[in-house]
Amino acid sequence: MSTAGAEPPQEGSLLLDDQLCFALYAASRAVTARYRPLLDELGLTYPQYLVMLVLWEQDSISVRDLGNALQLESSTLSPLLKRLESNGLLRRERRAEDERSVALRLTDAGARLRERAGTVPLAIGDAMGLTPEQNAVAKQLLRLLTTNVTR
Amino acid sequence: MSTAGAEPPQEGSLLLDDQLCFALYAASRAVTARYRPLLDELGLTYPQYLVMLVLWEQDSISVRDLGNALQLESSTLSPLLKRLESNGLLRRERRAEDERSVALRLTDAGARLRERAGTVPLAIGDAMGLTPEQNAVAKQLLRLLTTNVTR
DNA sequence: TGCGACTTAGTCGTGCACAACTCATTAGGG
DNA sequence: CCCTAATGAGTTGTGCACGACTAAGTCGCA
Repeated sequence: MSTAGAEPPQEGSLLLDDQLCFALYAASRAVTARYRPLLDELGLTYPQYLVMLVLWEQDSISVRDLGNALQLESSTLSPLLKRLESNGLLRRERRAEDERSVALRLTDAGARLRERAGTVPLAIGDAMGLTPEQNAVAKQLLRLLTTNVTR
Repeated sequence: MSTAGAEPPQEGSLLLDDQLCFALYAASRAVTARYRPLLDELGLTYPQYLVMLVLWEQDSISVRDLGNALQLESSTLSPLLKRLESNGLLRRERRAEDERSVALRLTDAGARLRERAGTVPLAIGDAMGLTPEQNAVAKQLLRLLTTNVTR
């Protein structure tokens, strides 16, 4: 048996389980799946939740700045924002000072949703089951990875 | 300024940048984007590449076992496998011993593609720019996270 | 001051991802 | 043996994600 389990992972391996990329991809989907039942109660999908996080932090942001914050294209955001608008959580209005730009503003319902969302981060943090140190290391490594890879 | 930059991240915060989940989501998309030009040359998408990794490792696998390996539903895999089949990389054939099960077998073209894919993991590993130790820690934390969250 | 380059949102087409469901097949208990 | 439950693959509908493109608006400079 030339490929016994005790061998160290190879840098250039084609084995699925040696690949950080797969661990990353699987973890991302698993976390999103864990969010799903919680966000269903708020009537949000996971990307919609991320948009609301940004808006709760900084209301009246442009589509462009939102895209920069989330690293998403306008072709992803435009339909998503339309759905949030038709669900009554935000309004989109062209800026008077630059008609190219669209300002996103929370409605009252959108602002109120923040209260109900308050328990979500703790519930997810709990489900992740990492120590604060592990959490910090993971976040730091993922950010390093992201900046390296988008360089 | 009550929320200056020097404060530690809060466990239950609703700030986007405090959330491990967003770092994970952004990193996953960034890595996939980094793969894209390399995989374009092979005529594969990223999920298709993952399927090929599994098949190169273990030919004649069932859709069910492939789904277990990648943690994907048949509703995701069925159309994806159809595309790989119509691109001539694999064949799908019902198993004689259990007509419910479909065996996936590489074609010659599918097997040959492995040679051309050989450089991909090293190129990505290089782009990720993590030390072997950081890579190992990241992989370990992501797996822990995945098992915790899917528990 | 006019016009070409750039910016900003948006549309369209393709391909995941997943819930809910269907349909064929198999297994297992009476 | 039957017949009911379970299993395996697939279909359908919704919502991302992104490349390629479009259209409207702004800017800068000849």
